[in-house]
Amino acid sequence: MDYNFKEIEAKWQEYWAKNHTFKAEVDSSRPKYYVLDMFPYPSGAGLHVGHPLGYIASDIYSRYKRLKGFNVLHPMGYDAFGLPAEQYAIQTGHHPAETTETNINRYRAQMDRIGFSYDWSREIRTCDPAYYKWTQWAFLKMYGCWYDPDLDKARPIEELVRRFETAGYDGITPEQWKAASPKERDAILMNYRIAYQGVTSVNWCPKLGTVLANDEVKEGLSVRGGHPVEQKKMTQWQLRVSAYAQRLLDDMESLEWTDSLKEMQRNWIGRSQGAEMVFKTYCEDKEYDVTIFTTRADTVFGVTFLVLAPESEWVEKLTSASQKQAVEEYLAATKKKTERERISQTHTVTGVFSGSYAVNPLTGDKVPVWISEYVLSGYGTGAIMAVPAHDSRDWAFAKTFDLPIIPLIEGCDVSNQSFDAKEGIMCNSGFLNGKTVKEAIPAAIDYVESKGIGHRKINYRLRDAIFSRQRYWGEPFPMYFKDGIATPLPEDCLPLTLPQISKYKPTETGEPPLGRAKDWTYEGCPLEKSTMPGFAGSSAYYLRYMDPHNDSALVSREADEYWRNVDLYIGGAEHATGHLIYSRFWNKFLYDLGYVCEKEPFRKLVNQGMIQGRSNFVYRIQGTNTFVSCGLKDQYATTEIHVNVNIVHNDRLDLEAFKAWLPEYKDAEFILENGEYICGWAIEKMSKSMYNVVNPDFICDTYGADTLRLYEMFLGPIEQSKPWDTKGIDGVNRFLRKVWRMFWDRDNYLVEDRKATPAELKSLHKLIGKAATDIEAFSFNTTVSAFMIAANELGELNCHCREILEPLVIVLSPFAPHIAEELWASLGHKESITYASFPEYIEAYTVENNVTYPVSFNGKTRFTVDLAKSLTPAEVEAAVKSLDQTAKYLDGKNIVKVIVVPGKIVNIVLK
RNA sequence: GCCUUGGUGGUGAAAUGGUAGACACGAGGGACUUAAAAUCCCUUGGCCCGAAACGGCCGUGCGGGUUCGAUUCCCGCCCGAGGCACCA
Repeated sequence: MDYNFKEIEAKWQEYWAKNHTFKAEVDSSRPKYYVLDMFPYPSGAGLHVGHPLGYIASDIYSRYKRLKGFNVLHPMGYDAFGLPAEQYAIQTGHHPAETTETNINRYRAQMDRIGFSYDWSREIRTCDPAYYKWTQWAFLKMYGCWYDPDLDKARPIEELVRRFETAGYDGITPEQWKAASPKERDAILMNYRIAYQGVTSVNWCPKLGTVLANDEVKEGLSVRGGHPVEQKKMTQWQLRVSAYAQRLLDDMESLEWTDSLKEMQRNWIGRSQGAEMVFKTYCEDKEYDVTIFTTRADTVFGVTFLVLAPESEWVEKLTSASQKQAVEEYLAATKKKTERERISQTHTVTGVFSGSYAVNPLTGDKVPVWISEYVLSGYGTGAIMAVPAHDSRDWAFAKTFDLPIIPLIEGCDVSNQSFDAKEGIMCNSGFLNGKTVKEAIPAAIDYVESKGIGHRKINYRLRDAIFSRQRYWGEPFPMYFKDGIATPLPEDCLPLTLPQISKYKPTETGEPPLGRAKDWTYEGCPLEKSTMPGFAGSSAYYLRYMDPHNDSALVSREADEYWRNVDLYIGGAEHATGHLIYSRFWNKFLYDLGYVCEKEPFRKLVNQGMIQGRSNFVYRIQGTNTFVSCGLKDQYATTEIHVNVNIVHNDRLDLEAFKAWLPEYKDAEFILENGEYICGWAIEKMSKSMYNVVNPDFICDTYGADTLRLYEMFLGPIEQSKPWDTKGIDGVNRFLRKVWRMFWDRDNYLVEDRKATPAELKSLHKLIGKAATDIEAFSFNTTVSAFMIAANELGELNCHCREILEPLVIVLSPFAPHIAEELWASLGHKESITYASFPEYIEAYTVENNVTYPVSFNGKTRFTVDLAKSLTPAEVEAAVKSLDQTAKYLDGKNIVKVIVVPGKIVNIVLK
């Protein structure tokens, strides 16, 4: 009987679905294990071979854990709100829900073909009202809470109100609170709520017509679509993520994440320790206190000017009449620049003098106050003290505008560049002279604190998350505006479902698309018209999987206390500063309120690498319809054009297929080399627009899902990015057929009931041992190698022994589940192999040929000699004695292992 | 510029202080076959000596170091990938 993968795979996929083989239930008699994939956004292009890489790895691990006796939760769903479906809707008028539904069905069909062990009864979609009810619910909770710095956690806002009413808090007295109007009170509370509305400078993308979060912008362009982004002041809903900065930093310690990913989060959070200091500042005859932040309090003696961010609120107050025009011109010019322009012009120094002067609190010197865009309004206080001798940016500014530079460290030369290093001995610095920089920093802060002109301060780069999007296809905010005050919807009105609208574009008056909805009101008051961003729905989805059909809670206490958090999370590293921060924040907030029992959502995280595409190019001679082969292209002026990789074989273009590919190439002519058209190539991201997408369905058709699974694992370490390349896929396919032939030849079932031989047991147990350690270590490529070695050895031994084949099939089943099920059934088992147990590794079988033999040397040192093959003990002893030169480095306590190959001693191992 | 990674045959890669290149692809040779497919066997890092060898030398980006022994640890360079980027 032949290995008919098509029949086998269809049969077992149907069996698993029909028997709910992978359904998980709370079961306190067994230990739980929660394996999660980052759920996909169902795009129109369908799955390509890169997507399943992580899914296959997590599936292998899930199946392995089941065999090890764990109750495994392994769910899947869809991150279904998002821009592409909405853009498509704007162009075609199709409702985004329809496109999303179509795409999801395609994704599901593709995933089913690969044989994943998901519990589909727990599927969730972020765009499903029954799901986003809980996204809205969490938002209401955040709106109803503030961050109490004393308890260091989120608490109901009523507690803050009580403080205002009784003892007063944060500079607001009970009298002031009582005197405040409802609107004023609302404004005060907005400064404390975890979810709050406020005016900030936001990343505005005019092309997309919406605001973007910091992690949705790269190099001044939107991550989705690559459109320019500019800064704009707007009233937006925001989440006070910054309140959790320190906890997000501290709790990372306990996580099993890669160092690089932790480092990325640390940089994003950007903790920096320093001091805030007050400079008395005079504008004409008025006096102001300007607070600055610095990490180099030791350099106050070198301050020769202050700088304000253009957006700083000090700018207006500190601009003198004589400088007013110059400042206004500068502000206007700055405002006009897009984010991208500001970034690309990082090294051109711009600025304007404000006309006012500050007094250095330590020296009493009068220094000018400048305005420059190199100071950011969103960080620290939006104002800095400039020490050009010891900060490169201040130095460049001082050089450009000819401001004085005072060196503060003995022997440093600041004529050509600043001296930024935090080392050396202080000079020109009054009471700090003679101290090292490391001593001077705390000494300076102590002094400033004692004088009451400054204090220690920790700043974070992490900003609050902008939570409003001027889009249609997202979760509506459960908020309405009563007398102009943002008011939460009662909880029992959730979910607030998306209304139908006629067009998906923003309205003519510039309102978000929801402005088109009829009757978008609650009790006659207007509802919020913006919607939530993409990360809203993905922030707590791992909790919902634990209890996906619960209508009365996000997750029941019982389910939460059993499943707790994700043991293994697999996904791309591109979410380091987005989803993985927001999710941790969201989880901590729910933890503070007692809704979840774990501080962190994802215990262990593995970042799978990207599978890149290998693109092919043709070269069109400019202005013609003639294409020249790659080797000759330098002789012409050509344009490089992506060509569909499916009509190119080994970089040779199929000319007929090319002409038939697109109408514009129907009459194409070619200049060949050696009778062939050779294409150029490059490794790029796999994407539809580059025509380099390889579809997993195609591999499943020609080789089968089991081969696809093994091959993707065999390509190399899971964390590594690599180009997709099918050469080599025959190797794993051959291996599967080899396993099949241990059971069947053309006509007969070969399995024998007999005792296994020592050689067979050795091969088997080598495999079991290697597979168990490698799977635990996520080294799936070496596990596949171990399978091949075992198959070769057992094939050579002509092994058809049941005692060997049964455990072998179990070990294979996480990787190639379909063939494993089929062979398992052929051995007479009635139940799915999912319910089998992973075989025990027995070391005795694998070492039986290597005798360990103790030898004494110089009467003291004990050697343990690993005897290989044919050496006699006497020969070993003789060989060891010849080691006098190395033996003198060994003392009596060390156990030494001597590795011997026939005839000579190769190496010595100290143990 | 800063942080994090990585650099090993023709290719994907093993080996985390102990015989470098497991396993696989590709390539070459052979067996079976009328033939093909399938399957199986041999060779395959480089150089040198040789009739042959279980013969010698070199070899893990480059240069040093530690060690009896380094792909692995330390120092300094070079190159690639990813992240951050006026964060005071």
